[in-house]
Amino acid sequence: MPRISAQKLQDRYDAIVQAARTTLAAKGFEAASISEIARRANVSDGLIYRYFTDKRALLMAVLGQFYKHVIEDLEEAVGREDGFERQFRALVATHIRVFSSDPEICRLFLTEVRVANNYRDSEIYKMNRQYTSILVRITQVGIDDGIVSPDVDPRMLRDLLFGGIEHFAWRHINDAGSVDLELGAVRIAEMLLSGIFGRSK
Amino acid sequence: MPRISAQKLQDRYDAIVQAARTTLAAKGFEAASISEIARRANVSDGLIYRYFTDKRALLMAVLGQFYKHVIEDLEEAVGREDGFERQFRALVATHIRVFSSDPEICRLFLTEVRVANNYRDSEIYKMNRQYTSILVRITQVGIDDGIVSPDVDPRMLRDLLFGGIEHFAWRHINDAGSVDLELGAVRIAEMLLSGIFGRSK
Amino acid sequence: MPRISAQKLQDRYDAIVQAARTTLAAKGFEAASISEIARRANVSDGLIYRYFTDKRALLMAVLGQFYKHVIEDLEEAVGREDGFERQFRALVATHIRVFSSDPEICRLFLTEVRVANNYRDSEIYKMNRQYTSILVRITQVGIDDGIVSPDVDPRMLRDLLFGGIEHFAWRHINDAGSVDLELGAVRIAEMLLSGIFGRSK
Amino acid sequence: MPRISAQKLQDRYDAIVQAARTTLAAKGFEAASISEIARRANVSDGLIYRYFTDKRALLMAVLGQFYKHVIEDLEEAVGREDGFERQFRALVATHIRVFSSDPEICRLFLTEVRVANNYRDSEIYKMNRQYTSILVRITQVGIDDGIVSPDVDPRMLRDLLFGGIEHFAWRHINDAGSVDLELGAVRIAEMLLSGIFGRSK
DNA sequence: TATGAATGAGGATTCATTCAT
DNA sequence: CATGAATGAATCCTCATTCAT
Repeated sequence: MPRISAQKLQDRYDAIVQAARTTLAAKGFEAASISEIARRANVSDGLIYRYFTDKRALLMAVLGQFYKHVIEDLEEAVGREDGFERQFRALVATHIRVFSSDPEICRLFLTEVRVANNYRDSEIYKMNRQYTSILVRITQVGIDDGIVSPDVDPRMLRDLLFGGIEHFAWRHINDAGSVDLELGAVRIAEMLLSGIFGRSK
Repeated sequence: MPRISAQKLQDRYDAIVQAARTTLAAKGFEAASISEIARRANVSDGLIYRYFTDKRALLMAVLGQFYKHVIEDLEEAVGREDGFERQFRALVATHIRVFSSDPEICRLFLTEVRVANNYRDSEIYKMNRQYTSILVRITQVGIDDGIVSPDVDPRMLRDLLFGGIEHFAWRHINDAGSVDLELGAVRIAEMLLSGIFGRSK
Repeated sequence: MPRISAQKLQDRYDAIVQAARTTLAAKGFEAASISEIARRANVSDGLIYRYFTDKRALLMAVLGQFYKHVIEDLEEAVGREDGFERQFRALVATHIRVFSSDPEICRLFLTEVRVANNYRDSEIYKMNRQYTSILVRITQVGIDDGIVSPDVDPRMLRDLLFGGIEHFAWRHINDAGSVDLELGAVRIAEMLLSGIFGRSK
Repeated sequence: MPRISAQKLQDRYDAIVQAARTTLAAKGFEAASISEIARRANVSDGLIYRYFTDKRALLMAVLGQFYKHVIEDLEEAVGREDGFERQFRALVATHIRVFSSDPEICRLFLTEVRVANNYRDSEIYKMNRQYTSILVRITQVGIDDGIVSPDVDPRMLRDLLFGGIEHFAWRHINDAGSVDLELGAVRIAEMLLSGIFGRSK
């Protein structure tokens, strides 16, 4: 039986993850130091290692928490809609919002994790798959329902959509708001739905 | 008056950039050391600082040289074709080839440069714009010629294409060849040209 | 009044010493951690500090227990024999056995204790003296009985014997059995009894 | 071609080894810090790693330098004498002097090196063998000349002598001079030459 | 009495960069 | 011009020990 309450334990954990999130987002993985994270969490350096084996484990916890939330959000946003097109548009809009509101966390994923050699074996990989598979799923239903062209490869669509939004959102982040997210969502959806040649009438 | 000839100066410069490229590609920015680069270039550590202000400048030079080549290649590949669709397909295929044949250099750009705060002010940013603007240009011509739907936003198409290929190629790199590049190029082009709903006939 | 019985107290103490012995023997003083010892003793880290002032005291307790046993063994082995030569041979054989069967504990003594500045004031020093004085005692009796040469300095003999066996046994430990202990005991005894020039007849 | 003279290079090297020797002798391997050694050598921490790969390599250099000297000294002392007995006595006296005048270095060897798992593969092992083999050599000659009893095992004699002197010298060190080294040398030699039963007449 | 959460000092090593030669 | 010797800051992690509960 632990000598401190489960509540306190959880609070500590949360404080550390929160401090790590802030610090990692601001400085990146290499530049962020354990000492700074500890200071921000009002905790000693050593205590961090009672909650996490590693600096890297801390990064993973931050990303895991993030993905947990966004997976829920995306599932919910898509679940609220009916029919492929409405679901697809909802997904595009939601993902753009996610990416744009937490660009630093997304950056951590892209630059520190996705790129690691053992990424494919990581928990984060699974969560990323889970997240992106929502699109694959609704697309497959769309194909089965005859709404989506049978020529569409769902995984290719996934690459185009998430990769495309990444680039688009990055522009938004760097231009500091000069790009309209709502409008961007509509246009990206339109672009992918209708194609370069425009929609058949 | 210079003590060594301009030729020798240029050769040194090239040797350093070449050594840096090899080393950075193999180890990444952090892990690559100036000493190793110097050794590979048959030059002393100190001399590198006569040619480049710091390690980061070396990275930029490597990427600049890389972009110089791929811009030429892409211009040429697109210039060889007539009409939007043929040019577009050529662009997709060429870009996928570039990304896949030099994944480590692309990774350096993605993880170390694009993400930096001062990226927008850098020379590399301009070269990246130059590279991607080729697509914007042919798309605009396509719109003017009535081939491309007027609803298409060329910059959005740019994001979707380059972001999408990045994600797609990344899968290829990590899966070590399980994805067919040639086929991928055709499919991505098809997907973007016709859209999710399929092409109008 | 104590809250737990004296018996329980003793059991705890023994469990901790036993756990410490195992752990210290396996890892050495520096590398052995209090946490591991506590875990092995089924006791909390903190409790160890109720029984021992610090890590070093734990080491001393382990060695003290060890010496208590080997002193008894050596006394008994020597006590079983009559006459200097038989007693001497018994002592040599027994000591070699002790050293060889618990090399890790002996190593702890040699590397961590004997070498410490305050060794001469320690309890372990006294026990070591007690242990080695058995030889001094029988030698003195041998001199008094006219069996041992009056030129022999018992303390010098003690150094030669225990120091010599230490080196010999160390070879045995490192060579992992390539040296025959029984035979070694006979030879060392012979060597010391007869000297380099050989025994007078 | 180095930019600093070979002399300066050598001086630096010597200064570092000397500082390491002093520091390691005073504090032992674990407790001695690179920073302290660097400070004592008037050198930056980092420079030490241009001369030595490792903290351990530094220890080895210190011991190597020590052994180099004492091997020479012992060879010379023994070489000055004729006949087994005189050589043997010279060896005992010289070794006692070595051990007693540099007890801390000897301690480093005994506690930090001899005990390491890879000791048998180390340079120091070879030097130790070289040092102790001097005794084995003269003993073998003594046997061949019929002066030393053919029952004597030179390696066993080596263990008894060096192990014995180690214990004896240790007493001397701790008793701070209460033991007479010269007299000790004579007695140890006598003890080993004549044996416990005394010399044959 | 017993726990185990919390502390925080401590240290080897790397490497970009400088500057005396 | 060129060298490479020298710097020294910067950091993750461990673990003996304490003390609130």
